[in-house]
Amino acid sequence: MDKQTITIYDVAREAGVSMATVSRVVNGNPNVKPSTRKKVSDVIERLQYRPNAVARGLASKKTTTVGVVIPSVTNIFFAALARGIDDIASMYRYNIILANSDENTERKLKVFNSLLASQVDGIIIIGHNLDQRLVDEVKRTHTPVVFAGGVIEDPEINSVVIDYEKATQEVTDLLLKRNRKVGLITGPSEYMNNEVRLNGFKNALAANKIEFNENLIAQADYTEKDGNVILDGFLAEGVDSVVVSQDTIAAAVMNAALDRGMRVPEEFAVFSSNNSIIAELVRPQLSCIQLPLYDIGAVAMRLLTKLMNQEEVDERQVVLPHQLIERGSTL
Amino acid sequence: MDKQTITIYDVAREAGVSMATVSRVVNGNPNVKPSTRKKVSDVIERLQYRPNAVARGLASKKTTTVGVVIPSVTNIFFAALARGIDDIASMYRYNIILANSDENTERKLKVFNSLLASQVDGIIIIGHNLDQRLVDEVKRTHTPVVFAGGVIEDPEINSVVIDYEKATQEVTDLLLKRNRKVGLITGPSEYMNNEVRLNGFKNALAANKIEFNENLIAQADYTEKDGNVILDGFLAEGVDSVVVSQDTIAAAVMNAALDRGMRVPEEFAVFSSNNSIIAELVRPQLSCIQLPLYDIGAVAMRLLTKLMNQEEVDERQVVLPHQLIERGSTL
DNA sequence: GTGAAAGCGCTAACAT
DNA sequence: ATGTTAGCGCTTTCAC
Repeated sequence: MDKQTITIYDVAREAGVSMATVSRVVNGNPNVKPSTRKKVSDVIERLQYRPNAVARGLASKKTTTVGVVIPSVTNIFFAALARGIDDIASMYRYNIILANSDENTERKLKVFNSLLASQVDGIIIIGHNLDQRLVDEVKRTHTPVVFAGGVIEDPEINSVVIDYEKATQEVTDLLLKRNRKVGLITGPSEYMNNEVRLNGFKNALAANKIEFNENLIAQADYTEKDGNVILDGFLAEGVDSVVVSQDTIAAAVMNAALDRGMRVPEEFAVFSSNNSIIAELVRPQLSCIQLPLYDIGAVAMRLLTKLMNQEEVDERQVVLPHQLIERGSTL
Repeated sequence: MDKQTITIYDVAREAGVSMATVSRVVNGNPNVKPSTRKKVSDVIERLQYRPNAVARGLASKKTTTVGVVIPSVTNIFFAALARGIDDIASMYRYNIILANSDENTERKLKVFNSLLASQVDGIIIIGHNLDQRLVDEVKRTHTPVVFAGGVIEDPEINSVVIDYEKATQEVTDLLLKRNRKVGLITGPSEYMNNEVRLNGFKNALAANKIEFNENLIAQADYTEKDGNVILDGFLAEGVDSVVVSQDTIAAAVMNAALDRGMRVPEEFAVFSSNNSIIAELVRPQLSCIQLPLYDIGAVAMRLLTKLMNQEEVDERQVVLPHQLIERGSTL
């Protein structure tokens, strides 16, 4: 009637050995006579014994599980990171608990603490930035944590990030050098690292001796209709090219321009950021900042494994390089 | 020196009560005098006590965690499903372990078993179909399992799915009724429910008394270059409209047609399947089968909660309705 | 090479 | 309303 679970004790009894021996076999401990090992393995197979990971975790104080805090699984940007994490994790035989945080500080704290309660061996926090309250929690725990994806200044936080500021600056500068009047479109406030991009934008303007003005920037949601409104604002300001922080938004704005008969890139150029599949599917294709998303996840996970094993780590704050890919929307 | 973990025993001692009382407070058991509750809560706060979920799981044989097997987090289709699952799960206070399975049977089995070893209270398997070997495993375990997303005939498997066959048939029929010569493009073999769609396609042809022929179908990967090759094959066969199983592929083929100067939809029409953001960002926009992805996930999770609580369940096999959305690529 | 036994931190009867 | 106690299934000394 009941879900008759088979324990290590059942295996021991059936095989005529002690549970310690079964444990050794299960854990690949070499101190077991081959014949005994064989005998035990056979019983395990026959009884379909599956070690209880929870009991194991309690006894050994290790769960071989790492927690990943992700703002949103449906965001391609974060999902690509998660993929890198996942690959390296399974390479090192760690399980992954992916926890959606909704890019909401309160929920992030909740999720982070729930991960700690689960006794994960390590945690990776994916995001564009790390709120101070989360930083405090991270510093307080003894569980290794790596921040992956965005911007972080705190030298005590292990991180693998991209230099968005520099990337935005480079792109803006490139457009300015072509005598374009450049505007910046940032994303939804909570989902993006808007300030950092804004700094890069301002730096480029300053370097090119162009005065900054609030009308040169706009903020967009994911909805298509924003495209037109933003475009109107920019055209009124004489802007003829934009640097955009997300492919979906870039496509929406470009479409707005195309839909009203403007020529892209001649009359209006667009430089985007994520280089997702969308950038290649729209016409003209979008020029993009190419971010090594998968790599960020992979490197972050590798760093975490070292921290969990108390290995020597030389670089606790890694900045991965980005590239610029030009396509039809600016060429 | 050591990561000095605070246990329920420490709290009990500090508060001058037994661990049972602390446990009651932590679990919201009403049988505690308000003053005691307050006293204990204060100590918990002061000591920053965090209940060990692993120990709890071992003692109670419940982990309030459900495992989700997902073929790929980077696939928008599956990610949307995961979102629905996640929302309902957190509503019912379940934690989620998201495990990437790579749409590879061997790995799926491994992941499924590792989830069982983790003592999850229930499992949701996301996918387009369920391999027989996995079906066998599912039937063997006593842990509730729900299959979400694709096609499943086995009446013993709890599932929440969409009727792709019917959807494909409807779309094909719609195009045929407009005197189109229709082709079908399926996706990468392992990632898609190709056979089912093919059946729907054939049904529509039969219903319209059109003879089926192998040249009317093609299979595509995600790469853009496929678009041209596939298009060539279809044009040679006189096909002037296609039903496609994924937005990315649909966009690639449509672009191939546009790039060679054909008019869409006049000379070549495209009907796609996922209604992702891509469908709205390309020009012309893609007509799509609208799948209630989020809902599938949500309903699957709700069903699982009922199964986990041994509640009465009337419908163990749910088929959610789809809709057709026509846009510029066919209108 | 193998076994015995003491926990890991908690829940859940059962007492009181 | 609160305390006592026996596990949950496993790992891990420590003996032998």
